[in-house]
Amino acid sequence: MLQQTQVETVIPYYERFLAELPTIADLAAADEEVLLKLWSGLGYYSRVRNMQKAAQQIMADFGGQFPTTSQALQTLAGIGPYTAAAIASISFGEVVPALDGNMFRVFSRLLKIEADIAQPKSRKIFYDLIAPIVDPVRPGDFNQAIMDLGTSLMNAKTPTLATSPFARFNLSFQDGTELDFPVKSKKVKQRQKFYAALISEKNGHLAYEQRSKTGLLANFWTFPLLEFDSWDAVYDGVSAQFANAKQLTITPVTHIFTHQKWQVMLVQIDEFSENWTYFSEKDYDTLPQTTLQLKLQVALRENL
DNA sequence: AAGCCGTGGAG
DNA sequence: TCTCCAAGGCT
Repeated sequence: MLQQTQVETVIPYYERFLAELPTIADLAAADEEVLLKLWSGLGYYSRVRNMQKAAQQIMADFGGQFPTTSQALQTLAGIGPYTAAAIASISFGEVVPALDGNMFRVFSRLLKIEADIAQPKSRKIFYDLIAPIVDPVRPGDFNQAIMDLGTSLMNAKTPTLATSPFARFNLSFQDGTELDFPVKSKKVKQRQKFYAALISEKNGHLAYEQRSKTGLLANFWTFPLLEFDSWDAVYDGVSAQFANAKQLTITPVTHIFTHQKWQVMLVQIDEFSENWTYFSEKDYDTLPQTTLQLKLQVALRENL
């Protein structure tokens, strides 16, 4: 849950998840719908699918016993170098550095390491520098201490290095270049996408479609979505395809993903389709929902 | 290697 | 508004 997600965001999800699925066996056997419901709103949904795969791997390949070495942990789905090292050091005392964004930031500033952390090959540079200095007695505490430092005194945007216990070891602080580190090149180019969300009502039920098994928001149910090349094309396209199309929203519902910006117009139509599945509100509410779909439903209620 | 994968918060 | 980032991993 903590992959690319802040602790404060994770806590309520974590509590709920553990209350519902307290053991590895429970997780391994759960329905995907239950998993996604518990994860709804947290994002990066492949994480929960991978976590279930990992639970199934533990049951099948490790006799239900949680692996205890970073090497074995990395064979599990969704567990890469960081997560394996974090679990191994914190839970089992293995002496390995847990290289996360905080660790990169803290050490790149302390030592003025110019390596571009966006490039995978830079990881080895940090590993080789940090591995020898991990506390051999309390490796988990070492890793957590560095991560805590990285979220507090040495945070990304507003570090307070003067009061940091590491100030006198901090090369970038001493020449005022701390905000130049870490060096990170990757820039996400955001694509604009334009949609009409179709509101097709039949006997008090609304039409939905299930998204593809792979890719963005995989397997979630949403209103039928028609994609267009531009915002103008949405108006023209919808009225051309549907006789009495009625635009329900004055301004589009906007939703931003990591590298896509969606603008969605709600359109009520008279037509039905056999390709769509019609759910009552009560039934639909039992399904896992994405934040985008929640926004669309709020907009629908406000404009009906 | 570089692109993909959610969402919320901060500045 | 816009940009960047957050206890990354997979393909």
